Parts: sequence; C-alpha cells; structure tokens
Amino acid sequence: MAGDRGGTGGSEGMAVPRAAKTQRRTRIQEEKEERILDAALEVFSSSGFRGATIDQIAEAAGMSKPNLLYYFRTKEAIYRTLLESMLFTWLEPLKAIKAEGDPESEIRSYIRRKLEMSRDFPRESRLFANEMLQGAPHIEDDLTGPLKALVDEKAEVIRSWIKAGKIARCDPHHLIFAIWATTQHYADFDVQVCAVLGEKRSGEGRFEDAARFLEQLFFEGLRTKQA
Amino acid sequence: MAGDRGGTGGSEGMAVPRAAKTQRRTRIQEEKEERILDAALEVFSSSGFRGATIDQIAEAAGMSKPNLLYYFRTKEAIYRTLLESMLFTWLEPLKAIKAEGDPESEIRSYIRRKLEMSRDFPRESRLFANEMLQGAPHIEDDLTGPLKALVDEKAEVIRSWIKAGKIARCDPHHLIFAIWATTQHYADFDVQVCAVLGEKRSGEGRFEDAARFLEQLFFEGLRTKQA
DNA sequence: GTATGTTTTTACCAACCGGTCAAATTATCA
DNA sequence: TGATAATTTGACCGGTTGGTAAAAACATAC
Repeated sequence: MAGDRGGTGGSEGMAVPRAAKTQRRTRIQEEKEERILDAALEVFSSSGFRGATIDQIAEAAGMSKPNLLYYFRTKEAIYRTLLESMLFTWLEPLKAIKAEGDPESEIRSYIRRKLEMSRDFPRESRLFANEMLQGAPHIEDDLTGPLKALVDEKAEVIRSWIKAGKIARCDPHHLIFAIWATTQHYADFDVQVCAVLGEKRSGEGRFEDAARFLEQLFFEGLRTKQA
Repeated sequence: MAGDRGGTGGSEGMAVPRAAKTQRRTRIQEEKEERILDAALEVFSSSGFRGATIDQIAEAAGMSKPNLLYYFRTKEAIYRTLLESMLFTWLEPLKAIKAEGDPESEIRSYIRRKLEMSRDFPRESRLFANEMLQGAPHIEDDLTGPLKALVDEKAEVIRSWIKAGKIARCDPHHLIFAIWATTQHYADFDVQVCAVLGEKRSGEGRFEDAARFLEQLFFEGLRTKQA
C-alpha cells in the first residue's frame, strides 16, 4: 500500500513489478504489459473471467506464467485493468453526443461510431458482454454510478430534443439500449452473423450493410411511405 | 452406443443412468435430471462452459458430484442437452412467422414473442449468448445448417413482403439481427439495464416500456411526422 | 571488471477440477 | 421376508489452476 507505484495509477496489485527503485517505468515494462493485456483481452473476451487461465494468457503473450505474474500480480489485476481501460473508451461515443448539435445527425453519428467500435474492437465488446452475462460482479459500482449518470445526462438531452419536436416522442433510455444492442450485436454475435449471412456476405462489407440498415431502421422504421 | 437409451433421444453420454433393465425411465430419474438441468442452466448461463464447474452445478442441484454424474456422464453432456433443448424453443417464434399473414402484425408479434422469451427465459438467452461469445464451438453446425436455412427462408418471406410494397425496402437479414439484438439485450444485459434505469424503473414494467419503444422504433422510426 | 537493480526461469505448492470406483444405501417387488 | 435393481456416497486419481520462492540470467552504471 505504501511507496511508489508504477504510474498507470490503477487498483491494487496491478502492473507493479517487484522493484522500481531507479526508474518509474521502463520501456520494456510498458511493452510487456501491453503484450500481456493484448493476450489477456483475447482470452478473457472469449472465455470470460472464470473460464480464462493465466497459462493461456501467458502462452498467448509468449512468456512463462511466473514471468507474466511478475508484471501483474493476479489474474484479477489483469482483468480489472482491461475492464477499466475498456469502459473508458467504450463510453467515448456516448460522451460525444452534443446537446447543441443537430439531433438527427448526432444520433446518426453515434450509431455509426458505435458500429465502428464493434468492427474495430470486437474483443473489447465481447469482454464487456461477458462481464454483463456474469452479472457484472467487477463493475457493479461503475454501472450504477458513472455510467448511469452519463446515460441519464444524455437521456435528458434526447428528451429536450423530443420536447423541441426535433425527433419523435420515445423513451430515451430504451433508445440508447436499442443502439447499444443493435451495434454491439455485430461484435458479440459475430459467429452467428457470419454463419447466417453465409460466406458471400460475411466479409467486412457486412458492416456497411449493417450501417445502412440501422440508419434506415432508426429514422424511417419499416412502414412504407405511400399509404 | 448399443442398447437402450433413456428416451430423451440425445447425443452420447447423456442422461443414461448406469443400469436400466426393468424400466425405461423412472419418475425419480426425470425429476433429478430436471433438477440438474435447471441448476446447470443457472451456472452455465452466468459462467459459460469453461467457467462452470460440476461441483457448482451439483451443489445448486442439491446433490453430490458423483450422484450428478450418475445421471449425466460428463459436464459436456449436460451442456449439450441444455443447448439443444434451448435452440429448439429459441427458434419457435421465428418459425411462427407466416408468409400469408399481415406483414406488419407478423413482425410485430415476432418482436413481442422474442421479448417475452427474454423476460421469461433470461437464463436460456444468456446461455446462448455465452456460447456465441465463445465462438459457438458446440453449435457451429447448427448455425450454418438448420439455423441459417430457417433464417434464409424467413428472409425470403420478408423480401416478398417488400416486393409487394407491404413494408419498407430493407435488408431482411439485418432486420432479423436487429430484432434479435434489441430483444435479447433485455435478458443478456439485464444487470446493465436495471442499473441504468435505476430502482424505480427496473421492475417488471420495464418490459412493457421496452415493448412500446421497440414497436415504435421498428415501425415509425425516430423521425417526426410533421415536416 | 564489479556492484546494483531488473527480468526470467525452474521448481514447487495447495486447492481445485473432471471423472472413476467400489461399496453402501435405498427402493421395488415377488 | 429376501432378492434384485436403482441410487447415493466417500474415497480417490491424475491433471490443472492460481500463485510463490529462490535463484539464475540479464542489463546497466561505475
């Protein structure tokens, strides 16, 4: 508990090499820690916390288990580090919603951004999904705290747009859920999506198709225009 | 491989008590197997296959591990049984879509049914989600086989509705994905939904709100009617 | 070179895990 | 009642798991 930490400023037992008397953080430390976190993301995101093993992570990171444990003291420490940094970037798109912007294009680009995250960071999405499925034991506080606060804030923004008649009357919270669900689905259920679309349509182009569809869904709905 | 099976007609090593010479399936067998499957659903759905342990399941089922293994020979056997029976009921709502029906009300009741499943069988939904996150190692064949076939068939139905001008032009597959995503979200991400909605709105009434919102989303979209 | 600090490896441990086995217990029925 | 079959239990096994201890290997500064 005492003395100097690594510097990343995180929770207990995390990324604190045994000794750090001369320098705060060497090049090699950062590099190795990054490799570990990358490997851990791979393993945790597909097996969940309980299902993942340190050995798997160590092997994926190309080092021995004790060597890995030299950088992160416990399995939990790796997991928490991963979750924390993920949660932050994960909420960026939502934070980016501006009350002063044009409602329709704000929502449109929010959807687009979230979809891009599913395309570019599917492992992060699956890590989060796994944590949710397990009942969010590691991030309960974040959910009811900062996350809820942020969502409530943005829900209020949406509500103001509704009041101004800029978008249709609807429940803002459920709108946000729907955006989360539809976009993250392409990362979390990727196997299913690819299996169902078949070989021809499951290439990277599926994200274009998805974007087109979601844009239409959220703004036009399914009803035909002519009566 | 030889001889008589239990009767549930499943895959290898499943629900085959050591001896079955007089009767095919006793009352006590069915009852115990049900208790095991219920407990297993609880554990698997929140920890995934790898993360779950036989001991956990046995304890949740109120019996010793060897006793549990008397009814199901392996952990995998329990899991497969669970997945199989789940997949079947899980696709019922999709199967129920009738090409001859009114497009809008067919889709509407499909959404409603799926949402009801999330409300009434959240564990089954999470089990499925967990399997997907792990890359669907146990049901790959089902995905590319029967499931794809069914989805393709219903996608064709939707396409015919579009051609007939009954619903707006859109990609049927992605429409189905969107329905899956939005409805299952309320089961899979239940913790998050409840945390974000807060204590007041996270009661059972949230499914009513969700139903109302989704109905609007899918048919009206967010655009206001007056220009 | 040596001294000092950092990183990696080898060997190891106790707890846990999936699963087996044989014996003990309980139900069934003549 | 005893005989027979179904169920349950306790002891156990080899492999895995999260994690430790100590020493070896490596880097660096002097």
